[in-house]
Amino acid sequence: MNAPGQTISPSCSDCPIRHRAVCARCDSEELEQLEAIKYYRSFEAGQTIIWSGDKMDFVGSVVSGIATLTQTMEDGRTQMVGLLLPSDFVGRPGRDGAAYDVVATTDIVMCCFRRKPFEQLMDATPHIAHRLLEMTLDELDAAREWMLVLGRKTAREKIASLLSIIGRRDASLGTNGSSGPMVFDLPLTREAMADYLGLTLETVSRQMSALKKDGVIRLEGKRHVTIPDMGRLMEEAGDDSDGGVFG
Amino acid sequence: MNAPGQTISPSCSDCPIRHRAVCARCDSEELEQLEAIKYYRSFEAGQTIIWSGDKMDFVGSVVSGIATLTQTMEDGRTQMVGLLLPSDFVGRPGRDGAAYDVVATTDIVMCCFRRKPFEQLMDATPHIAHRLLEMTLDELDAAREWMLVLGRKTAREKIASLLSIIGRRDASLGTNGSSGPMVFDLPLTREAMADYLGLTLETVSRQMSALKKDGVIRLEGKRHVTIPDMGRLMEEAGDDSDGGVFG
DNA sequence: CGATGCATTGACCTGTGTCAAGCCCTGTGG
DNA sequence: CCACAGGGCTTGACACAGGTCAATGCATCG
Repeated sequence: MNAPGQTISPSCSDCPIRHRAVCARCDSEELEQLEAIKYYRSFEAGQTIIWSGDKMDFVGSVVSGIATLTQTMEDGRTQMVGLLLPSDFVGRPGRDGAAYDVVATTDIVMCCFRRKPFEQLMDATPHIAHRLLEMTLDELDAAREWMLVLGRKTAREKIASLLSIIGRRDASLGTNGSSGPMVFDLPLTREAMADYLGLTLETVSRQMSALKKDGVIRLEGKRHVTIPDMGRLMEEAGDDSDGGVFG
Repeated sequence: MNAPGQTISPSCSDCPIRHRAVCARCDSEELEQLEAIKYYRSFEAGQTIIWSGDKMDFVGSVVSGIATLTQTMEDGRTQMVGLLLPSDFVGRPGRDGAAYDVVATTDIVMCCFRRKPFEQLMDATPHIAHRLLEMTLDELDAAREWMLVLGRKTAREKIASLLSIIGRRDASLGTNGSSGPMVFDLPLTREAMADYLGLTLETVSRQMSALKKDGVIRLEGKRHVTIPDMGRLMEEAGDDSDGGVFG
């Protein structure tokens, strides 16, 4: 617990997640109201942002960086239940207690709102509630897609699924030219991947090696991944290889 | 509960799911508007209500009966991603295509709304949107809880988890006196249980037998279950045995 | 330099899947 | 009334994917 501290608030209009976050649909007047109650907080990689069961007195959006949502059983088994990327929303209006641990995987900046004022604002401005509904429905779809991965896919397919999801996200953020091989850095350790996939880190490591040996992926160092053929990867993931848009 | 088809509309005020469904928060005027666009449909056990990928021109609520939400891979592996009980909502405003198969497990009655009028109504009446957000957040929590079950629990724990969920639901519908052993009928075949739990039906069967042998449950016939000690069952499920309310 | 944290690899074990036989109902038709 | 077929379920024998335990490699950091 050292210095996760306030940062100066840049204006919402310059915000990198302006049109993807909860505030996406707000008009300029609504934005002012939000701006009045917002504040930034940053956390270092590895810090726990919220402890499951703790009182949640704020909600907010990830501005930059990555965090994970995890559940832990008494004996220590843990399952990641969500991956929070820039623009994703954290917290649940209408509930005090946090249901999951939220942990910063990289250094992270969050745009926070105290919960009560935010809830009032939500009641007053349908644009916020509407956008939140939309985002929640998307997350529900993602969670259900993940249920198929967890329940029915083999270890190799699970790894391929994770890589293709991360790859697609990076593509949608325009990091890559849309043609040619896809290249990105894994934002997760082997252990975090295992927690996401319901595997052990040894199995993750073995399957990464296997995919590499079979030419499905290339690895430089432990984290830097190249995917020469996205279609091939999606076959390995057991998905329809024809890259349907989504949902 | 026989012929699939339209049924006479009873008034919303007599509706058994009046204060749990999307319409829960509507005032009488809003209810009238909903009433104007609603219609009932019934389906027989085993019928597919919606095919994944099909155009969805309606949304609606389960009034009575049980349905499942499932995803299927090309090679036939299937995973249940949701269990729809009375008052649960089906369909996603703002999207044409269904993302999952919806199958009636028992005979079922649904209260349907054509999608477009419903969406308009949703924009006009915040009570509906608000309630839908609340329900979607609950479903998201349930999906995430299920991710832990799928990813990290053993077969025995999975079975115990499923039984305890079904048991708790039945209790919340007041079927049981809140004390004494809990008794209910399984609404699912062994195969459906397997699809829910990410197991094979053989493993489900074996673990049911094991739980029975160990006195955790009692079985009369294949479906009628008695749970003499709920705390014991929850230990078997790997959950905190102190029956905390919920999330 | 050793220490520390992540990752890889190997050897072995076990829980769950697979394949196959057979049981118990219920319903149907001779 | 019996025979029989079919669906749901149970049980057994065996195989294998993935877990467990343990050793080692490879950076980075003080």
